[in-house]
Amino acid sequence: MMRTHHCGELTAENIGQQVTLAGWVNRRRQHGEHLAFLDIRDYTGLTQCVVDNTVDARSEYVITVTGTVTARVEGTVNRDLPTGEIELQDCIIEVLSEAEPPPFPIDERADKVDEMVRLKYRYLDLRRERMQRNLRLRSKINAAIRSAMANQDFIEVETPMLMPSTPEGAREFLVPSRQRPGNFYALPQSPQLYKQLLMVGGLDRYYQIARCLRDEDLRADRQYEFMQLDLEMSFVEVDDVLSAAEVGVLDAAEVATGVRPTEVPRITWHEAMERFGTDKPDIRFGMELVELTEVFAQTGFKAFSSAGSIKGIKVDGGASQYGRNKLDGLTDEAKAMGAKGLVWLKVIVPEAAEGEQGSDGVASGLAFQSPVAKFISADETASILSTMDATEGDLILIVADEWTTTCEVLGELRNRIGRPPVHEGPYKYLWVVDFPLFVGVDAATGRPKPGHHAFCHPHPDDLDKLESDPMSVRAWAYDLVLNGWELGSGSIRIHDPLLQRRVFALLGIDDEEADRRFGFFLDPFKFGAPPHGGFAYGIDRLSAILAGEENIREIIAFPKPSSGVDPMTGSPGEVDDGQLEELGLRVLPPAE
RNA sequence: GGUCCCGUAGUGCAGUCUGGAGUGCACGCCGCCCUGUCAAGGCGGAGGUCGCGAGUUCAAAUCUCGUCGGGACCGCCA
Repeated sequence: MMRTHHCGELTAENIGQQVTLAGWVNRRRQHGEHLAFLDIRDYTGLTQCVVDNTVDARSEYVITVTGTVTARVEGTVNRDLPTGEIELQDCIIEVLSEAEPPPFPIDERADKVDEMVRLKYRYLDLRRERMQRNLRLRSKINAAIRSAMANQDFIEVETPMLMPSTPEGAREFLVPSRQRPGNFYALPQSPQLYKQLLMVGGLDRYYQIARCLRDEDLRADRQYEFMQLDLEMSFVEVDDVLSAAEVGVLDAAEVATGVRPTEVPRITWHEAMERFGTDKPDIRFGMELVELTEVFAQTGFKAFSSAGSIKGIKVDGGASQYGRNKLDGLTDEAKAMGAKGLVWLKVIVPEAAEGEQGSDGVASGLAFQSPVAKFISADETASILSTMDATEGDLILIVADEWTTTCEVLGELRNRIGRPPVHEGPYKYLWVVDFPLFVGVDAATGRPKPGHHAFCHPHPDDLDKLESDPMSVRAWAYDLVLNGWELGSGSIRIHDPLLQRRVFALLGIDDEEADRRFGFFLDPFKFGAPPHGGFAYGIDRLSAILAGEENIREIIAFPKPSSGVDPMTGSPGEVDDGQLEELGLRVLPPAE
């Protein structure tokens, strides 16, 4: 070994020992011809070395230091440093690698450096405490999850990265075949198909920390390639899958934060939409959607009288924080999201509403200040105030539209107004269950679109409505949500070919087409498929939140910026004509 | 494809609204001084295609248009 200790572990207990440390020169403080302090750094921390100033070791030089652990003289102890009671004296420095000055400081100041510069020199960025902490935390999370799965008798199985193209869902990365020019593999969006076949294969319980690839636009919580904990189980019902998946997530959370979440509440998709206006509610804060449709059952206000669903949210004390400009901005946002409009009401004491239209005569003594206050009756005003539990100074936002729009618009407004950054605690996990089997209608075919995927098992209680009222059919599908981020999703799968055929029929896929597109996947189910279901959750997202980061790039060693172009390697790049020829490919000129 | 924001020395910024010589700050870098610092301190120095290109103007980092790069979000992500 080139070293006897790490740079962050020497304490007063080591005084008198001769030690050798290896690492990078973190900083050098020169005090004269024959005295300099030199901090040596590795992933564990810093140790101060007292050296002769003639030593030529500058920032980021890689060195070993052999010296004697010595108590610092009175008054020079550094309480901010774990190793601050000691220093190395009589040092012998060996320079292993010289270093040019780094383009940015290797410390927390680099947090403010342009991310493209950090990514171009990622190997320097990784030397920083923040990145070391994040990647080591992620490693612990991976280990905790693996252990949790193994302890539940799941077996880890690797599945192919080269698989057939299945154009449904996310856009795929394609890989040209050299041996069969003009033919392509696809990189897996997920191991979905294979893991179900593992169940047919009798593996019973499978898991994998799987790399998934999707050629879709990048975001703070999305990379082209990302890692999922993927699992699948045979002979199970929904609760079995949720319980099994939960163990890994909660173990990971405990390892990362020291606190094990006590429980993960479950709510239905419908309740999530009703109360939070989204299928991934952030339940760290209130401001829930309040049902107001009945309040306006007899209303003369035209904007409300024809609406299928009227709901509101209350911003406590928001009346003074939201001036006309901000309210106009919210209204524009609501319209951009598909609402016909947004009604805002400021709860006031009427006397304060000088020159403004108020609706008064309410027993509470409160009224609304609003452009539409004159359209809201005294009864309605009183009813809104009591239903929403509003007091003076509150701001009420109301959307009246079809149910989905009302919920989604208010859900988005709720998030924009009240939602803390995702990485700020507390951590609130949530299962959302009973998703609808179909979501919306395909504009081209007029057929319903699968909410999860075409192999998702309908809720058995709704099977009789499958053909008569497909849009009301619930699915045995579920999502796990953490602080408003979708961590993962899963479902119980269809294992009965006849039921699969019924679902395909609704999607407009006949037997011939099903065989052509999914034959390799469906044929195995003719040979005895066990009932099975599974789940997958994003390890990048989980790690980011548990690390207190709001961008998954911070917990990935070599991520790509949202352009998809890696500033460090320059990829993607052009390839030789010879490589293209071998693959039977020709590049078209750029489209206009 | 869309909306909004950003681009000035190796790094982080000010200057842009209200046009007047690359004007400045901090860190870093180089040199010198310095024996107890720990983001050491002092003195000196080097370092610039103000992203790029047009336009307006006597004059553009500053105004206009275009373009490139980056970020957040929408679309998209079964």
